[in-house]
Amino acid sequence: MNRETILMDYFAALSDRIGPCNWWPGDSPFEIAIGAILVQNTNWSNAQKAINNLRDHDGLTMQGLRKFSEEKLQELIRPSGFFRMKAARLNNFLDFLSRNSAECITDLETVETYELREKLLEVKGIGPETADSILLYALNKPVFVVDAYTRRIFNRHMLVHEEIDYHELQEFFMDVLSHDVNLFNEYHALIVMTAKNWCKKTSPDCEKCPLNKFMEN
DNA sequence: ATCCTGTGAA
DNA sequence: TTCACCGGAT
Repeated sequence: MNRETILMDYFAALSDRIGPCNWWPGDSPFEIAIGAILVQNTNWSNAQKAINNLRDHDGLTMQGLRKFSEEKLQELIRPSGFFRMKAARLNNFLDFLSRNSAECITDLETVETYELREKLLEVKGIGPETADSILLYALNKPVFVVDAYTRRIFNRHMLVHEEIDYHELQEFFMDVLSHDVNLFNEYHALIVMTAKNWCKKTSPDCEKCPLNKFMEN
């Protein structure tokens, strides 16, 4: 069986059981981008608290976010952890938008995808996963987002090796799947759900996992 | 390889 | 009290 068939069978199994995820949980492209930075190495509920604090202070627009002092910004995003680093990263991202004369983040949609990806990666605090999350979920670019969850699930199914790097893992999907924004959006969301609910780091619940039927022995 | 940090579950 | 959390920089 070829890789495309395998990956689409996995997608179907997840989709049948879990259904539409309607990601990313955010009301605007800008909020989604901010969320992508705040959620780095943190659970979503903590990131959500930081986003709620920003919203309560009209901080979910470019203009609103800019007006906070560094200290105020740190205070508001504190629940997301790494608050000093993340405050600086948010400001780096705002500077990036200004440098590229974007009044609004959606102005970037016209930029060619991989040119934009390279530019995002130049921002201190935006790595491959954050860049790709912004591209896919805020700007509707057909880029497959991979993460530690993706590596864990597909390594446990012995489809990739444990030390596979970000780029290689991304190509594992993008080389064979059609570059469809809706497919990429939903597939990553389903992977995250699966890792949180069943394919947990410790004591995974393989019996109830939607992917159980693909496991050997 | 190590640091950055808060929060909730186990 | 430990562990895990939709990483990234040094």
